[in-house]
Amino acid sequence: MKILLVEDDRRASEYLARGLRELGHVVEQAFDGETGLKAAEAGIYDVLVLDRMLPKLDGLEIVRQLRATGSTAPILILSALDEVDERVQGLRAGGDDYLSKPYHLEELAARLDALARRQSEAGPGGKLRVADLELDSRARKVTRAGRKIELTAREFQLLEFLMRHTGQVVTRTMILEGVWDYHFDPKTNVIDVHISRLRQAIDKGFERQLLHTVRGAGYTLTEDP
Amino acid sequence: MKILLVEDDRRASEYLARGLRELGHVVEQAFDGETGLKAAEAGIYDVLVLDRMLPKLDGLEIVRQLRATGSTAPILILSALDEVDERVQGLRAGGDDYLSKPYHLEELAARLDALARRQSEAGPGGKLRVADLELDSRARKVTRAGRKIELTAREFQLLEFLMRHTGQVVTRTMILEGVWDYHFDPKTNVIDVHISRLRQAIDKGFERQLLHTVRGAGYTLTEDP
DNA sequence: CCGCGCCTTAACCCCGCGTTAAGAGTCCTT
DNA sequence: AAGGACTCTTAACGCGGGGTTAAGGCGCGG
Repeated sequence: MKILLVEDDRRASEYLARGLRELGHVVEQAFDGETGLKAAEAGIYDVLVLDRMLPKLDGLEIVRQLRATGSTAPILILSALDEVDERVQGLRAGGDDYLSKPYHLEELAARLDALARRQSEAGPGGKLRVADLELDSRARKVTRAGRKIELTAREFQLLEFLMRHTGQVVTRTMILEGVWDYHFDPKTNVIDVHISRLRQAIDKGFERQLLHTVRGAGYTLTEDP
Repeated sequence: MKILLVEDDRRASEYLARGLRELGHVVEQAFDGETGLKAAEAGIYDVLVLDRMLPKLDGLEIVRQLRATGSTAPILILSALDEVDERVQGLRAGGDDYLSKPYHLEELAARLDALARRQSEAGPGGKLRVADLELDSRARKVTRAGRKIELTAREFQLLEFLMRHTGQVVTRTMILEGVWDYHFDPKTNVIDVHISRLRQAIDKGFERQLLHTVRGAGYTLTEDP
């Protein structure tokens, strides 16, 4: 899952980012409201995490401006304040959830999952499925036709990304941004190599191939040939 | 999961019941405190959802009476009030969780899951089990295949945390928060060392290893290889 | 038939993890 | 109050695996 984290406290931001990355997410950070808003407007994130109080542009103000432009991205607001008014304000401004410090990473992660799930088609517990291929993000397990499949961290991220875009064509650029968080062309064949490995892991030995190449465009994960 | 919902507001009750049923739960409804208490006393529910303010018998009063009879059923209290005092009162009365309106069905469902899980995993007497490994949190005892295992305080905490998340991947950050109560990165390998010790204590000499490393993420405690 | 794009294999290198040992802190005992 | 034992933490080092890059071959399309 791709997450934008807008938090001015460097320490807190790094800490959160690390924790979320360990959970397999791709995290981008912004340290003030302005850059945060700009980044958010790109609309490439599955969910936004905003600190309530930010320099330059307040968290709530970001929410309002985003909502004004028609964005429907799920937003979770973090705050040091646990007052009723605060919570109400956060939700009124257009936030989808509100979490007050101190919180546990586990709770934050669970809520983010819930928010993202509301929009996408992931099942409870963060399970994704395409044909007989299943991915459980909490347990970090993948099975096909019931048989367990071992994947490395990268392979897992890549597969998750593809499964989140089932049926769509996923371009190399999208993969670079969504999985590697690269915003430039590495001029190597990293993606090809990992796609190859992933194919061997999930498609080898199965009648029906799920991972297809779309020449000149990218790849697609789908059960129809 | 079988749920008892005690809520006098007909509209709200129907709405919640429907939502929970869609999520695959079995929901029974009561519309006042008395019938609610009677139903709860049957002890056939996995979890109870009580409105704070009810005609005839208040939500908190139901909790007290249930607890007085020795019931340990997980209870979640709903309330329109989000004051600290309210929350404290609810928990003091014996509620396990407290959720204030307005809330999202998703959040409610997630918390119910969490409550039920806590109950089943920490079964009566606070015993946890994974394969032939048993942990008794009340007695602070651990055994594997019947043989007693001596653990230090930290090791015990760590194992308990892992066992409460059986089957899931537990990240380093989660461990730091859940076991050390650190909300920052200590930049040392404390966790590695304790995991190592714990391994020697619970896995050494046994055919089937329970504590596995998940590269780049953390650890997982599970009986399947 | 040629060229470009994609796939695969293999090698390298870095980083993450495990282990061991030593030092620091704490609690208990005498 | 002081010594001792035990636990927790830090630090150093070695190992292994995974991620990346590069090179060569294959196939599709023009």
